[in-house]
Amino acid sequence: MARKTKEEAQATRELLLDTAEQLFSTHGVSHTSLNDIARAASLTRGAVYWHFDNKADLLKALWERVALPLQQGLEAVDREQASNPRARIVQKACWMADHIGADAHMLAIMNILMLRCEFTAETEGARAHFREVREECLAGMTDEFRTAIAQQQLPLTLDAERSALGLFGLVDGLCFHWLIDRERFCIQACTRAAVEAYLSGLECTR
Amino acid sequence: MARKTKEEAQATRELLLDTAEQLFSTHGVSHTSLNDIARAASLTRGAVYWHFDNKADLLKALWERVALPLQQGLEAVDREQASNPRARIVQKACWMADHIGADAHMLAIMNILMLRCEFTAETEGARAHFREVREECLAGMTDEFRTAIAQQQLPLTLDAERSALGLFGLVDGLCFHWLIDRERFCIQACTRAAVEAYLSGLECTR
DNA sequence: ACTTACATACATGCACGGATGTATGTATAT
DNA sequence: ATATACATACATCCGTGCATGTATGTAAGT
Repeated sequence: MARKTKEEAQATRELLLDTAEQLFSTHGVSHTSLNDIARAASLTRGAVYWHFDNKADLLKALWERVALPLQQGLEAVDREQASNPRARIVQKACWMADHIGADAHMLAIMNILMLRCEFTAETEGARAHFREVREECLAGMTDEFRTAIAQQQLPLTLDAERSALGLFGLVDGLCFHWLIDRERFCIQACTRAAVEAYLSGLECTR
Repeated sequence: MARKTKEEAQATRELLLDTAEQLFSTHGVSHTSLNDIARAASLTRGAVYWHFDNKADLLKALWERVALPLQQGLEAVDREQASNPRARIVQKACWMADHIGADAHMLAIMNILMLRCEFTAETEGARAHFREVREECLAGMTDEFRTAIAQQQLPLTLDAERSALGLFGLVDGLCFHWLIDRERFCIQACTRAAVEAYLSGLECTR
């Protein structure tokens, strides 16, 4: 075979990403060989190794494809609710659920990272980026809680970090369950309701 | 080598379970070979294949080792708080966090099932049992919410199933985060606080 | 306009290790 | 004597990484 144009090469790269995403998502990362991916995309392992260093690099590329839109969504919330920290907390928490329910790539990646991927040295790379975003996000959320407490939207006695941790747990936990059984409930509505309840509960803490 | 007594055989079986638990927990299920397990236990694959059919069967046995104490704990709550549904909800939710923080086997298994194991056809068996218990537990929790609503401990307008789902998400999500970074927070205290906040929030729902 | 030279975009093949499953050996408890 | 509790040995398959082949796009020189 022979060289393609840059556009065609980019297209095969995307094809490989899409194929890998689907196979990882259904069969698990370590149970999917690079050969499986290549053949499912009607290519060979040569193509895979041309575009990516190895399986871990492929996984990392999959995550990077959805990381940007995710962060942009969070930043959009910052702009829209610039003056209301409590609203920002709710919106950001719900944004994750909304996005995962709406964007197929995001859904697939979350499915892979939460259920179809072993948390091990081999998958570091994608994991590292994932965790980085998470840490940043948690730190930001803790700050939001501090601001909300300072503005008296939440009681002064509240532990900001612990509250943020609880919120994160709530959102990720619901996400986790939804990924396991998507038919059971609507992730957007359930997350919104649960987050509201949790925040209301924090408000009436003595 | 030669035949051992039944007690000795049982001991090697436990040894295999313990070493498998540790290796799975640190390196991931699919990145741990049966040979790794055997050698770490100063045995051979022959011993592994004598006691277990294959890797999936081993994983299943690991889960079964902790499933009974887990359920017994939940039943104990039923006896202790026979007359107070709201207290049962809180206690059961916290029982998971308490147990995972106190019992090393439970910690290891949860770590394996949530982070070190791909959710795939190969790991069905353990997964199936895990899910079964979870389903049962969720159904029970939904009933608890119904009872609490009927007894006016929670508002009549509340959706029992959705509330139970939220609680489950909260508990599992906190568990998930704690497994990722155990140094960051105390799972017992954080779970208790978050569960209390969530329930308080549900109470003041209109 | 046409060749040249090179980089690109893959395909193909091989060497290697490693994992599984099973068949068989063997020594001992009962 | 026989079933048990393993160890050993063997056959098979699979996945990875790399080295190499190959045909084309592309830019530059003339």
